[in-house]
Amino acid sequence: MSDSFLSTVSVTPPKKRSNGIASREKILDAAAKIASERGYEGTSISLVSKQSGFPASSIYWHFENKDDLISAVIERSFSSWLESITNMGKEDDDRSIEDMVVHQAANFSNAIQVAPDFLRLGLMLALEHRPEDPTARKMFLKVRSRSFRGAVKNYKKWLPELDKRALEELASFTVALADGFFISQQVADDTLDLMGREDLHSAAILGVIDMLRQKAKSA
Amino acid sequence: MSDSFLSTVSVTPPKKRSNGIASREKILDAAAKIASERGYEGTSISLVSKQSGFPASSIYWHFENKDDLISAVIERSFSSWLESITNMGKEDDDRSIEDMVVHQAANFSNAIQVAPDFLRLGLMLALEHRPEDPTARKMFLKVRSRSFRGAVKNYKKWLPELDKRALEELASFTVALADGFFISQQVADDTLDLMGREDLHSAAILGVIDMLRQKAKSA
DNA sequence: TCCATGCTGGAATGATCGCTACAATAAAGT
DNA sequence: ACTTTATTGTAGCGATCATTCCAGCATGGA
Repeated sequence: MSDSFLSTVSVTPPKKRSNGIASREKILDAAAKIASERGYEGTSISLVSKQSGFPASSIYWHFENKDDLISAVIERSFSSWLESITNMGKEDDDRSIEDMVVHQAANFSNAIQVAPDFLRLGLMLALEHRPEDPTARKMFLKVRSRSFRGAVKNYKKWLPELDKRALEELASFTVALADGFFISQQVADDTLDLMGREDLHSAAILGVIDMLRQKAKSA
Repeated sequence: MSDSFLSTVSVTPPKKRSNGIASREKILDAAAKIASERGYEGTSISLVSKQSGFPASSIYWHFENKDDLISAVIERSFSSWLESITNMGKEDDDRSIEDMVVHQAANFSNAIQVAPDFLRLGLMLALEHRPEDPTARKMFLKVRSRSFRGAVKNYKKWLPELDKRALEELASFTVALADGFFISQQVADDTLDLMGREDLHSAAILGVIDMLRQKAKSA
């Protein structure tokens, strides 16, 4: 990086001794695995240390504290989640709403297969409400409500006849359904694994859309 | 058990010194509150002790260990849950399936209002999968799969034209939808609280039923 | 060569964890 | 009255918790 005169402002990223960034990733990998298995309290620094191979002090060099570490896990896993889910609304403007809903369902179940950690850990955090709310939980909720607003916007394009309230109901319903399908995959007890059942997924959403449309017409 | 020849099977309940049973209940109350706020690892004996007013030794007198305590919490909250949900399938044989589904949705949202701890704690446990599976989690899954089989049986009465596989899909879907609605109530972020929206709830289920029926007809 | 920087190693902090041992108390059965 | 049984209280066990301190590296720039 022997920086020529214009690199002082770190246009070139640090990249000093490449070791640091790599270990940060490894620590995040370990923390993601453990946190999504055992939840917030169950993720101890010593477990993360053992799993990642780095001593506790390294973890504290890269992250302020446990809360910060788990927030970083959420943040990173959200990126890969977002990556696999956001090729949803592109250049399919000529499709019917039915096709779009089916496509959306397939897309979601694919995202779950690729990056389950995000939703799993996020839902675990969301279900807790201890008096002092960890920032990791707040971060998940923020990210989640962003997805919600995205869904509202997307539905608006296809269903201009619905009012704001109805669109929000539909988007909330979509999110709830996704959560439910995810849980059915995660627990895997007697109840079948619904993930990948785009027919059920979209039949439900289309049923709700029909209902909202009729309500809108009769108003 | 020496006592009179017919009491050996504990027809007469213990009732010795009433204190014990009462404190057991108080301990369970405290544990239920804390566990549903903070999850399995977050429920420490000293917190339960502080909340209930009993010393740790009393807790360990009533329960074998932490795992046993939390299992007991699940067991007890499941009773009140079951109580409020099982008046579902009685003497409504002459109703249409639409009415039955709406009724079922209303019943569920009522059960949540009355006893949210059961599902909340249960889902938190279900989402974790630490290597050593606590018995509390196993208990929740057992209880849950019982509900699933109940739903299959109930649907069979109304939808004799569906085969076993389709009925199970429908029941799984119903459970998943209920989970999703519950979560939407618990997180209470931007997304609306769907609990109590029997119209959305039943529109979705009816949409799925329609789809399954058509599939059955065309087969 | 020397120094500054980025990062790791190991040991130690006090607090809290789940759990136990055991004496104290109070009522129940005799 | 005496013994038994059910429960509570006190104190403490070793283990693990989150976090910190600081000495050791290796490397890159000077």
